[in-house]
Amino acid sequence: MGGVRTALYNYLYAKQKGGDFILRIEDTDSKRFVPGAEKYIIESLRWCGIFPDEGVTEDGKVVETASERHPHAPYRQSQRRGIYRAYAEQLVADGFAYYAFDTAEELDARRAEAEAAGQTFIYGHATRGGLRNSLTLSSSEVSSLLSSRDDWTIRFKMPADRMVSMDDMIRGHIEVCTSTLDDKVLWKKADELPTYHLANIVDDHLMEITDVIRGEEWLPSLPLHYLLYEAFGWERPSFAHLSLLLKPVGNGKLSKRDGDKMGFPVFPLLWKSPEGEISHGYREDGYFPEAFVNMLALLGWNPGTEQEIFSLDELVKAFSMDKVQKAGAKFNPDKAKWFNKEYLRMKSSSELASLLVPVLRENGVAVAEAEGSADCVTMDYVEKCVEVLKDRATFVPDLWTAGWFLFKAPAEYNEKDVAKFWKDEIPAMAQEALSAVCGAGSATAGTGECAAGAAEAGLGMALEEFIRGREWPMGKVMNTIRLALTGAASGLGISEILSCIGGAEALGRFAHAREVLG
RNA sequence: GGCUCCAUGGUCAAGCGGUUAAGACAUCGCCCUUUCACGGCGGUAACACGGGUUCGAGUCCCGUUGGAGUCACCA
Repeated sequence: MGGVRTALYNYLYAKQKGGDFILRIEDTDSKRFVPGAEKYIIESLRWCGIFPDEGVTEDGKVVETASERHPHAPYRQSQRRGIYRAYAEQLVADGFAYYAFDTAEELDARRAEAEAAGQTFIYGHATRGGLRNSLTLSSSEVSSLLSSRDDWTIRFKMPADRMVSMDDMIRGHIEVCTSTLDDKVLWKKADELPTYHLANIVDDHLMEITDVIRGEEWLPSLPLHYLLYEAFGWERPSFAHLSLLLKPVGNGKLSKRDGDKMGFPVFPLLWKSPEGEISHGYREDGYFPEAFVNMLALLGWNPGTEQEIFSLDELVKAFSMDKVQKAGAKFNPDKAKWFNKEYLRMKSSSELASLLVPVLRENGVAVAEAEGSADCVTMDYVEKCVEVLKDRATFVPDLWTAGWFLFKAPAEYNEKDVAKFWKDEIPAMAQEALSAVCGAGSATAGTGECAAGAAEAGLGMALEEFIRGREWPMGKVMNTIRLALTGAASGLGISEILSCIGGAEALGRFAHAREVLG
């Protein structure tokens, strides 16, 4: 979710300024490679309606070579590995970086040592003089180590005591002193790849990036990035650091576990990790992409007006960086559901009907596009049903839950629900009506026709009794009829049910009776 | 712990020196409805604390507290 939000803000900002939104894959850590992750990212963006102008793929195909639309290809850093070393070495030559030969084990030992002493080990101006690097070793030693070993790195030589003055589009002016910063690894010989810091700056320069909008977790390394641009003598882009999404309850940032625990997705799409672990996705959980995007856009940004429902195009127009919140936003699953409900209600009945069809089929209801037959409902019928059901649903499958009996005759009814209306005893007629409907269901269950037929039978019986004996209060008649129709207490009223199943004539009689009897 | 960022109801948030401190979600009540919703009306609920500056501070400054991020040959 957080990643999608960051991408969304980038997209909105780029589109608003008439710029391009570029998708680059920063996969410089071979150890962390996750099969399927790149495809997942692209699919997620596509689902959200976010299409990169330039980047790693086009129409599902990987962009390997430069073209007019993709002038900076390739867009995977793993495919660009050849270009970074020269930049790192240029930094060494210019005195902004140096070769380091300390092994991972040696550094781990130093860290453990420092920790034992209650301190933190920093590979920086205070310690680099006592470590094995091109600053402490003779040049002959350095060149021999360079050729004999394959685990050296190139580190940035962080100034000892310099105030770095930075600007952030969201936070304004920020100042940090370099004295507490460390000498970050920029390039590693072991896999001939740069780290994020170098690759990011080099590629942003090469790809003519003008604006960088990223998560707050990058704020601590902004001084390094500033210094890197300065060392290269390049013009730097504008930066905006977004605050993070926080967990709904308790402290800390939103994590995968929170979703599992509290029953909401944290991933845009269902995600199956290589280990086989499955995480829920908004798409599979029934959210509309427009609702998801709308909800995300308003988590940490507001338009300054009372408008809450925005299409992607409207967001592009309304977005502004100075309305982005500085503080982290606690994610609220209830609000996410509310957005989806709003979007569901905005959809036309015909669109919802088509979306409901797969659910109907899953539940054994046959749907015919045009003409219905004895054991088939028509789209027209589905649409009519959706019309009365849509106010009761948050997700498409809720339509089925709220009105399944419009498609399938009930096989039984709930005694408790009946008892709610008949405290003493259930009159014979009511019981008869109920069994008639439920019994009818067992014979030819699964068709809309059947449900409609049974409903009218039940309605007829109840109506007859009502008119003849005048013994039942109106409300009880209504509720009994509804029970007869739905098999259990349902939200739908008689007239709503009849508007679907087409008991127009019966409804007419009922209305007439009501009039006659006052 | 060091460094950096942040701070208005339970949550998202408006406010950018003078307001009865909006609105939405959630919650509660009433109305509509002999059901469930939808809808309508209303309620509970906030400027973290302490100092300044100012005629006047939620708004500006400092401190305290609290929260967040980060301190890898990860991004």
